[in-house]
Amino acid sequence: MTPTPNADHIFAALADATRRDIVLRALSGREGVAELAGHYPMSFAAVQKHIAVLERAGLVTKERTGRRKVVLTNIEGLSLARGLLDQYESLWRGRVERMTSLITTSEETDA
Amino acid sequence: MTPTPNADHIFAALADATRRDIVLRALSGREGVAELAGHYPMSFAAVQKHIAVLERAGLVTKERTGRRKVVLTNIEGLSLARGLLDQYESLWRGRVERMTSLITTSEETDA
DNA sequence: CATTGATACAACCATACGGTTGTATCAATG
DNA sequence: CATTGATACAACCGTATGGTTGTATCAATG
Repeated sequence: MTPTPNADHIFAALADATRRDIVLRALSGREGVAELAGHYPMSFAAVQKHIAVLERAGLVTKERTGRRKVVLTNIEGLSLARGLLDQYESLWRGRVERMTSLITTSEETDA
Repeated sequence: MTPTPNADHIFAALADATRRDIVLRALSGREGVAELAGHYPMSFAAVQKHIAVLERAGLVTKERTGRRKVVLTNIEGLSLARGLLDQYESLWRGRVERMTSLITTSEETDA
């Protein structure tokens, strides 16, 4: 088992256009590593590495089908990343409310 | 103006725990670079660099206040990232629906 | 069981990244 | 206008990352 996918891994994995595209293509769960590699102007091994990064981040999994290994997107990984950003946004809303009330009551009561 | 914040920059910026924490702290918009730097076990310059990465990604901005520069989170950057992940999820839902109907109608009509 | 198709892995290279220290700039102030 | 506080920037270092090529493994098949 890879070292527990965390926010670092997830965001880092999504920070590359090729990998984001792989995630999209793997939504269909129909293409193997070789088919995926065919879509990009780089070596087979390079695409393998990208897929490995996505695996460590928990964004895709591989499933053996005959001699091929089909790559499929793990929606829970995506949800996790979205959830993190949701938290940020809700925190932000809370702050804004608090700041607004501060402004409307005392203008600048900073310590 | 920095080279147009894109998905690569945004996700890469969020792929570091220190930077995510800076984003959270900068939600208040009360701390300058030095105050922020005080929170982390690294040099002032290192924190400056992290803030620069967040700036390039469009996640924070700096605003001069006297001799200090206050760092504040740009919620639109966060929304952009969340929107990207939303797109992924909706695409996924679409695929699932299509696959489901395929399975229920013809089992395997791949091209 | 030798061959072939598909994937995995290792070694290597260039460049980017996260950290450091040191110096320079810029704005307020005595 | 010299000084001080706060930020910026440059040079450097070790390691991670994205790419390459080459070799090894593993599963199906004649």
